[in-house]
Amino acid sequence: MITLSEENYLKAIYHLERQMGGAVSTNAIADKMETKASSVTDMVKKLADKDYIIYKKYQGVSLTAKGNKTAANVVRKHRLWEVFLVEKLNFSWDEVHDVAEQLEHIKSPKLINELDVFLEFPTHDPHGDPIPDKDGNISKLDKISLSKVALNDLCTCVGVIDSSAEFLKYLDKHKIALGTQIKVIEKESFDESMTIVIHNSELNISKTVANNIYVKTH
Amino acid sequence: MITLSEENYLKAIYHLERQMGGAVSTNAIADKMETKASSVTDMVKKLADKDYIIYKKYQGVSLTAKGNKTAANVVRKHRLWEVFLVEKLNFSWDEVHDVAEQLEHIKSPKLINELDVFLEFPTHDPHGDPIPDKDGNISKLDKISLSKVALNDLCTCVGVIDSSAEFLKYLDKHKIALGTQIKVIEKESFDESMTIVIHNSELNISKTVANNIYVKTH
DNA sequence: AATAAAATTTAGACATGTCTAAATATATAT
DNA sequence: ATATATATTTAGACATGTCTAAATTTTATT
Repeated sequence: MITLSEENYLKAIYHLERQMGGAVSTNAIADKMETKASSVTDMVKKLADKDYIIYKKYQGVSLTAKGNKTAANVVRKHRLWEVFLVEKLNFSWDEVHDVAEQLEHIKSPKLINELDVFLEFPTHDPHGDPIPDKDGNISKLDKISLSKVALNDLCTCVGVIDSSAEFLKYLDKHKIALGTQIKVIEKESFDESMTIVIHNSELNISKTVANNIYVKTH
Repeated sequence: MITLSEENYLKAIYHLERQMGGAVSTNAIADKMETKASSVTDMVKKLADKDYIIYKKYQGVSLTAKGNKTAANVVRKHRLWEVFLVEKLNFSWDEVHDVAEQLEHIKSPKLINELDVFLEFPTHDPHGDPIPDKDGNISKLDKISLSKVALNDLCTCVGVIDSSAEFLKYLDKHKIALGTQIKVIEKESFDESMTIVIHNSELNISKTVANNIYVKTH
């Protein structure tokens, strides 16, 4: 039986592994978990004993297949609950995190399957983060609206929805074209505008603009 | 901040207090919680320190106003989640308990308010148990269908829905009349039939019969 | 390559919630 | 009213997950 604390550590390692790449350091985990490095060392030993991670002293950790699946499942639950909260219970997308953080630990395969059905199989959470499937796979290949891209994710412009002259002129003026790399560095809750980085310079774009740009995430 | 364990103890005491009446003994709590009496003593001291209960050595415990409200709120959450699981996620009424047992500990006033709205303010859970309101009050006074009465609850027949001659003849044959005391002692999951005690003898009645009898709980 | 700085681990402690076994208090029976 | 049985509490132990402070290893600097 996995504990709540173990699940939280696995989730943190999961996020760090795809954010960094390569082995995840003790300090990186301690930062993310807002705890002390010594506590991380203790927990990391337990997780290695249970075959969730590979741990070599002083060399950081990486998830095993089992660990990855377990972590992805926690993330899946977190994001499905976020969709539920926003779509059914009138939460705004910046209010959901703390509650989803609790709900993600509820253990019941039937619950999460049925929730998935009830929500009609959403692919992304309200922040634009993709929802892993039952096996922990996430669809990285579909094009999505720029407005659905998660904070700090890098993506590439692959199309537009509004193809009016005005809109394309706007894109041209700001040097956004097919193939342009875009990184989302800030999202405003009150008007859903976002700050992006293109060609190493920052640009603030409105919700409308973001809605009309298609991207692929990396 | 109240812990998960403290909430579970308060809930157990809450149920025992209305099941028995008067102070609740250490052993009764230990039985219900499936733990040892010594563990109960330890916890009971903590709950008394935090003003959730009144505890006198060797004399059992009783909930304070604060403890009652806190416990009733846990029960409220448990029962609202049960309604959600049955009505929205295709759970049957005998599958919901373990999951609701986890969901009842999620902390978010907004969540439970919105869930209440979403479910359109249900008054009873799928087992027929009443749902306490925000202040911990439960409506004991409404008439409900016998099929909604909780296991081991005592109630009084106050009316019928189907008033056909056949049905009334059936009731007459089994000596069920207005004012008859009925205790539900068993509920079958597969056909929703139930066993009741009337005039000190047992009787098994079908779902249809139970649906058509109105009762008041005590 | 030696040394300083940073990262990581170990050792020992603490809080929570649990347990067993022993001690003590209450209830029951004669 | 005294002995016996039952209920309850205490004392001491343990597991989990955390912490601080000290020791150790790795990395960076000169």
